Amino acid sequence: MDGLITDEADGSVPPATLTEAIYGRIRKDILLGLFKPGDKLKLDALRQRYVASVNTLRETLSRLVSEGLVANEGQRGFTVVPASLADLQDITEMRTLLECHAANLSLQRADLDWESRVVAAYHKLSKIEEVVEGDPKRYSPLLERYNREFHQALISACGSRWLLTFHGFMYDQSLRYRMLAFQVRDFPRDQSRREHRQILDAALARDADTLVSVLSAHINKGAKLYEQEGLIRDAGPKRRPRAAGKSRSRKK
Amino acid sequence: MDGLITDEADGSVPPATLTEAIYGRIRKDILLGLFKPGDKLKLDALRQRYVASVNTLRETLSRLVSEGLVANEGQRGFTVVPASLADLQDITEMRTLLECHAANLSLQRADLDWESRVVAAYHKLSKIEEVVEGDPKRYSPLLERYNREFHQALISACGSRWLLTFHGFMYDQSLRYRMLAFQVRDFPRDQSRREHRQILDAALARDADTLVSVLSAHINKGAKLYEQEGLIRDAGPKRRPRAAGKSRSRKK
DNA sequence: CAAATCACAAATATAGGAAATTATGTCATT
DNA sequence: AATGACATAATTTCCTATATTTGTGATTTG
Repeated sequence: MDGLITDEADGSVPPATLTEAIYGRIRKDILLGLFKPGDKLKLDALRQRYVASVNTLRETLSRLVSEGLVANEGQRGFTVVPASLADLQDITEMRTLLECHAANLSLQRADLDWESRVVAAYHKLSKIEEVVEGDPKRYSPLLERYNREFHQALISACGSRWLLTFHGFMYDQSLRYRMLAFQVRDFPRDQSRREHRQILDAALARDADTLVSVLSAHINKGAKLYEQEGLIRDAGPKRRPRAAGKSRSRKK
Repeated sequence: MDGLITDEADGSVPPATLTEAIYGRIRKDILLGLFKPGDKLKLDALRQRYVASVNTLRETLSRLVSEGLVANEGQRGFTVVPASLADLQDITEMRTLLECHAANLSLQRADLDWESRVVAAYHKLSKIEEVVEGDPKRYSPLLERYNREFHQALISACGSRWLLTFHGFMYDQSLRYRMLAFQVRDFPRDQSRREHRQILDAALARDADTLVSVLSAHINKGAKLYEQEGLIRDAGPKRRPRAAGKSRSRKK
C-alpha cells in the first residue's frame, strides 16, 4: 500500500513494539481456530505461551475486544467471542452488503492501476487453486492469503477508508468460521475457481450488475458450507447473571 | 437493550472496572472535542487528569485505537486521530449507507415494540428541540442524547448486531465533527425539527422510499454544516518517515 | 557564515513484576 | 439439598525499570 521499501517482502509493516507483535499472533491464533469460541483466555496461561507480561497481554486483548473477537465482561477476564449460526448469517449478510457496494464503487473509479492489481491478484490465486485442487484436504495458508488479497484488490479502488476497514472486519470474522469448519472434518474444498474467474471477467468488463450478483452468490455459497450441524453450538456455557448494583466498592 | 434492572436510569451498564470507567470518560472527551484532532495524548498528563496508572490508561487508549478515535504509531505514543474534510465525507457517506439500509430492514421487520420505541424517542427529541429553539446558541447535551436515541430507535429493528455496531461507530465519528464545529463559533443550529418529523411520518407510514430519501438528505445536510472553512486542517503536523529496518534491537 | 552532523540530556513510551481486589471451588454445617 | 466460611485461583491495578525518542547546544563541513 505504501510504496516504501521495507524489510517485509509482502509490504506489511514489521511490528515496532512487542505489543503489536503479540497482538498479531493472538489475533491469528483466534482466527485460525486455535482458541475456540467461548474459550477462556487466562492471562497466566497466555503469559507462558507468548512470552510477555500481563500488561502487554491485556493491551492486546483490549484491542481485540473492540474488534469483536474477544469479550471482556466485568471482573471475570477475557474469553473468545462465541460462535453461533445467527452470528454467521449476520456476518455474511454484512460482508455481502459491504463487498458488493465497494466493488460497485471500485468499478466506477476503476483505473489501470486497479485493473492490474486485480489481474495480478487473480493470477496468484488461480495458480495456487490449481495446485490445491490436486490435494483438496490440505489446508493451505497461501490459498487463504491469496483469496483475501484477490477480494481486497477487487474493492481497493472504492475510495472509502472506512468501507475497507469494515469489510476487513467482516472478512476476518467469516474467515474464523471457515477455519472452525476446517477443524471438524476434512472440509470439502469449495470449488470456487470458476466463481473467481467469473468475478474477474465481470470486473474487467466493467459489468456492475453481473459482478454484484456473482460476488454475492460466491460469498453466500461459501458461508453455506460452514453452516454444518455440529460445527456451531449456538449457546456457550451459560453464566449466572451478575448481581446488579452490588460489588461497587473500591478503596480511595 | 437488555431488559434488566440496573442502577442506571438510562439502562446503560455501570462500569464494573476502573478501566471501563476511564475508557468512557476519555472517549467522551475526544468526541466532545476536548482533545483536538492531532493532539498528543501524553500518558503522564492523562495520569494526572484521570487519576489512574499508566497501564490502565494504555489499556483504554488501545481500545480507542481499534475504534479509530486514537492513533498509536510505533514507539511514539498516542495521538487523537486527525480530522480532514475527506474523512468527514467518507464518514458521512458510510453513515448514510448504513443508516438507510438499517432503516429499510427495520421497516420490513417492524412490530409494535419498534413503533413505540420510535414514537417515544421522537417525543423526547421533539420536546427538547422545542426548548432549544428558544436559545439556539446553547449546547445541549440532552439534545445530542435524544437525537442519537431517535436515530438508534429508528434502526433498532434491523436485526443485525454488526450493522448496529458499525452505525454506532459512524454516528460517533460524525458527532466528533459536529462538536468540533461547535467549538469554533456559535453554531447555527440546524433546523432539523421538520426533518425529524418527516422521518417519523415516513417510518410510521412504512413508506420505505420516502424514509430513505428524507433520512439521507437529513444526514448529508447536517454534515454539510460542519464543512466550514477553518474547522478542519486537512494535514496534521508532518512527521519524518521512520528509518526502515533499523532500530530493531532489544536485549534478551 | 550557514547548514548539517553529532553528542548528550531530558522527556516519554514500553515492558516487567508484584500487590490488592475480586471471583471460584471445597468442605463442613444446618 | 441448601447455606456459609474458608482457601485458592484469577483478575485488576499500581509502581518501577529499561528502551526509545526528542530537544538542545556544540562542532564540523561546504
